[in-house]
Amino acid sequence: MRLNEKTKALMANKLSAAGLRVTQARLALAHLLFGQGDRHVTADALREEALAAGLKISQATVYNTLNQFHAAGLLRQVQVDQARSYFDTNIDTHHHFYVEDEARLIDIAAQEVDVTRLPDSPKGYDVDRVEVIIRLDKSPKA
Amino acid sequence: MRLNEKTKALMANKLSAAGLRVTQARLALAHLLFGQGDRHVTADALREEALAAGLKISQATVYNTLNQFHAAGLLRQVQVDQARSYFDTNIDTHHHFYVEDEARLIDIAAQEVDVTRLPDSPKGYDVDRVEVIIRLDKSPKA
DNA sequence: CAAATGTATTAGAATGATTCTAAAGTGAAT
DNA sequence: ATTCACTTTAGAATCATTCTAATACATTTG
Ligand SMILES: [Mn+2]
Ligand SMILES: [Mn+2]
Ligand SMILES: [Zn+2]
Ligand SMILES: [Zn+2]
Repeated sequence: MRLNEKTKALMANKLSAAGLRVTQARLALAHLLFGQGDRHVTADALREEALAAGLKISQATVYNTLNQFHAAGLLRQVQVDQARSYFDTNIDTHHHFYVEDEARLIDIAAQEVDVTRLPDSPKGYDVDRVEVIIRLDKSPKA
Repeated sequence: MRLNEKTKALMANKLSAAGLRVTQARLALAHLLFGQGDRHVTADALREEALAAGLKISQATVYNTLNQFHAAGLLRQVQVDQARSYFDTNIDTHHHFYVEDEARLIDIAAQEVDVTRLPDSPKGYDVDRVEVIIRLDKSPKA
């Protein structure tokens, strides 16, 4: 069993476990998304990666798949930029730096941030998630 | 001097202080934006408010004005929803609850949240702003 | 105050990300 | 192999936002 096949098996498993049918498009995109370390991708960036890898996948499928993976809990959606959505392969609780100039997200492990006090939620609402976003500027030249 | 005129004078002052020319459209929108307490508005919501108030203001002007006010530091832009931008009339440091189901932002005063530890910024970058967003769900029925 | 000048405003077109449609393809079950 | 539900797709549609280039307005100048 080649390495590639091994990864495919892992991905197939991941999809099944998430209640998603194992299809070629999903396998291929899962491979791109989850085969490397944690990543933050836009739909378009993933599309280009897929094309560069010689995959024949439509834009609609990229969007469908990202949305399905998100709905299935395999991806988290991060909203920091007015223009695009980012999909985050790291679904554990964590936070982000966002470099506006470069439209780039950087993970911050949960234990790197201490939020030691939060207000009570309004009556009738529960906390779904606490996000800390640290927006970064380039340092001025010395 | 009527109350309306008094507010207008204040708004004119605010615009001038921000280096913006005092024009009818800007005065009218500033009046809607800053005449009441702190608010979070979308471009479209402001447009509708303007129309309901009998103002004759184009969509382009609403967008132009919001962007100019933002650039001038009179508004803060809040990015919590994939679909739309929110403009926040509260430019002091503060945080937000976001009720996804209702697409509604609620202010959290800075002193209601304690962020007691943050990671160092990557080399070459400085912190522009730390945002805490608490996403809320409706509580399940008892 | 009237003309001149630089901004502002506007209708409508353009853009770009995302979603939708409805037709053809594929996976799983029989 | 046949069926049936689900998936993929090209292209159209949608929607927020931006752009264009023409007209209106605010401010300065004479
Ligand atoms: Mn939830
Ligand atoms: Mn800055
Ligand atoms: Zn992340
Ligand atoms: Zn606010």
